[in-house]
Amino acid sequence: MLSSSYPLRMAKQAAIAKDVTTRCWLMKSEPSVYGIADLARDRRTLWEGVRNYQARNFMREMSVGDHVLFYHSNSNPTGIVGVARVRTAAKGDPTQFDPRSEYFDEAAKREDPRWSAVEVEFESKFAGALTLDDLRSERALANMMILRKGNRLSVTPVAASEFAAIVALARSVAKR
DNA sequence: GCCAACGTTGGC
DNA sequence: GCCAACGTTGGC
Repeated sequence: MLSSSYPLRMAKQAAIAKDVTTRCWLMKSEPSVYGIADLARDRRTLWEGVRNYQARNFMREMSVGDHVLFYHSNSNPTGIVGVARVRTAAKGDPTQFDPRSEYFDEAAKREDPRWSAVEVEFESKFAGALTLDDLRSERALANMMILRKGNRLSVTPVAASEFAAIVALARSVAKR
């Protein structure tokens, strides 16, 4: 009977469609400013303060449910330290309108915010950091943007296969 | 703290 | 639109 199978079919199609659009990203933060421990405590946070157009544009491409690799930069050790998930699509970053914020942008307009931010949600913390050396030792990760010379972008896309390889690597490194 | 590798700004 | 000067990022 069409009426009974229809909702099920639609639900399946929606699930498939969602899978196809779920993407993976890597986001950098200095743990002295905001680290994985802070996110584990807060459970969710607004990823504010991004002031680079390329990084901003990547955030604008994000969808709810996208996977995020949390990366600690300028720290000891540096590396991927856990996984988060995108909780909201990009919205105006409120700090651009706050004169007391270090991220204040005089030129930003309320009706057309220049800077965006997504909310991310804590998912898991790795037993240890996956360092750049760890990542470089994996052939499957050879094309990661984070491993390219001179890369400074704080938000970069990650291939689904790379994300899977990193989660697997985190498990094996936890045992070493 | 050093410095390479960026991105942005602004004079022209 | 070029490009020098300057500021920032981030590994080491």
